[in-house]
Amino acid sequence: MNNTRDSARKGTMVDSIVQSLADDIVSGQLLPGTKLDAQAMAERFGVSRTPIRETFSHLAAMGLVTHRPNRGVVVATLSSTSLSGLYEAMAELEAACARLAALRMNSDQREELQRIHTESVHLVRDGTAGDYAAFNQEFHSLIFTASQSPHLCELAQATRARLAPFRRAQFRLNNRVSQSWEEHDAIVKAIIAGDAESAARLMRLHVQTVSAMSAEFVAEHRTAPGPKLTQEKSG
Amino acid sequence: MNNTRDSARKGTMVDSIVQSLADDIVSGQLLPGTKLDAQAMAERFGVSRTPIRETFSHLAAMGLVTHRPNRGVVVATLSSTSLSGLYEAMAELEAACARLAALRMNSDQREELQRIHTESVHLVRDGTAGDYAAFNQEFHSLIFTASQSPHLCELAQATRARLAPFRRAQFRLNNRVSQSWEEHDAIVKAIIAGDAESAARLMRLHVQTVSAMSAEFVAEHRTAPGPKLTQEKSG
DNA sequence: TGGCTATATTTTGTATGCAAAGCCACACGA
DNA sequence: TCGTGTGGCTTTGCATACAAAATATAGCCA
Repeated sequence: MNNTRDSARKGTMVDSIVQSLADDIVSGQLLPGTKLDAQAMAERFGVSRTPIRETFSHLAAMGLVTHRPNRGVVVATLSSTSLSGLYEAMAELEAACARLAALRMNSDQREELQRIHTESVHLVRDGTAGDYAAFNQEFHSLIFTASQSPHLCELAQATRARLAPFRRAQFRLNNRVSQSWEEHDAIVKAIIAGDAESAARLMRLHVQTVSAMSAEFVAEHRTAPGPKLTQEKSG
Repeated sequence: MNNTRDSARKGTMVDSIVQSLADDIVSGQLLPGTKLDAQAMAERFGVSRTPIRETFSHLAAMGLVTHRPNRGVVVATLSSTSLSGLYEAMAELEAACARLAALRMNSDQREELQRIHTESVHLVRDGTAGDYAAFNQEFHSLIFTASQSPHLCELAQATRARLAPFRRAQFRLNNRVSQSWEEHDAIVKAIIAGDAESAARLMRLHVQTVSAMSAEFVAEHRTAPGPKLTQEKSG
């Protein structure tokens, strides 16, 4: 039972609930289309509806939930066009990060990048899809940070969070893991070589590929309902 | 007096107040560092503190205000490093938009872009700094839209809003207007020619120039206080 | 039997009240 | 005269209460 979790934290209670619910959405505990009941959440976290409403505002601002006036809040459901649009933005953001990373990383950082990438080889054969997904997250985050552009990094992370519910099982598809590793390899080579434009181009292609995979997965498994179908209480 | 403005709108009251305050901040009515008093705002808009608090959450999520637990809300004050970081993100976003615009605009749209750019010549000589600033906004927004990437467009607009309070008077500087027009000209040429990479590079340089101008202006006029100086009620 | 309307119930949005945390001023001591 | 501690005052954060909107349900009429 994770009712109140670390409720006695420093922040304003709302912040901790935001964290908690955002985690639930990003991690897939709460599926897109699920309606969030303010009353129930209030009981779950042991607070009144007021801070819960504030929490919903925060989540809506992040794009993780959709707020319809007088009609409650649901975990964001993206149409396939919205999804591809979001991936496109992601591709551009990541490409920009990769470009800046290629220009700005110092030799220590380049070595570190090369190292964790090389070490990830064994995950391709021995690890589970989940293991590789976790590494993948780390890899991309490292490049965000390496761009040394905090705001760009922030935008990339935020966009990634919005996409998370829809890319859950991408690495279960085909031999996506080894293909992903090859793409990473090309990106790392470009960054190490300081070839900014190639790094950007390769990263853009990489994310576009992920986008296509994700769309394929969604199409096959019908994870995301259509634009008008609200799918209440899908759990 | 714009007390309640169009308070009887469709949305949930909170939305209209958010709009109103966001406008005040973006337009410079409320200066960075100004403390926003919940009680006073409640009276100004004729509502209780609850929706005002929700409004503050929205604004904080947009980055327009800073919320410190138990210490209230102030209009966001950016250090010069934060400011340049934000401009850097802006440059990358706008470059990405320009790149996509060069790839995707149809002939009608290209003609339209060329047309409004050409027409803006007379503003360089005859118009005021404010006139050109308004046109400039339109020009950039047009390219955002032309990217045909709604989310990228959204990110760009949001970032632009955050920067707005700090770029107020950039066109009063030197002969910035004519210089800006020349930069626009190069960008338009690249987009019309379908040269995506040049469009991106030129746009990035253009925004970087604006960033430098803005930093210079801030340094000269001390518009933005330092990181720790809170500057309460500067009006 | 099927569709429409009216009512009841749930749920959302806003107001008000109370407790706690922060800020300020004044007093006391060095 | 200056630094520090304490008390009051202001403001924030959360809870509870009430009003309005939406949804579900049941009844009515065709």
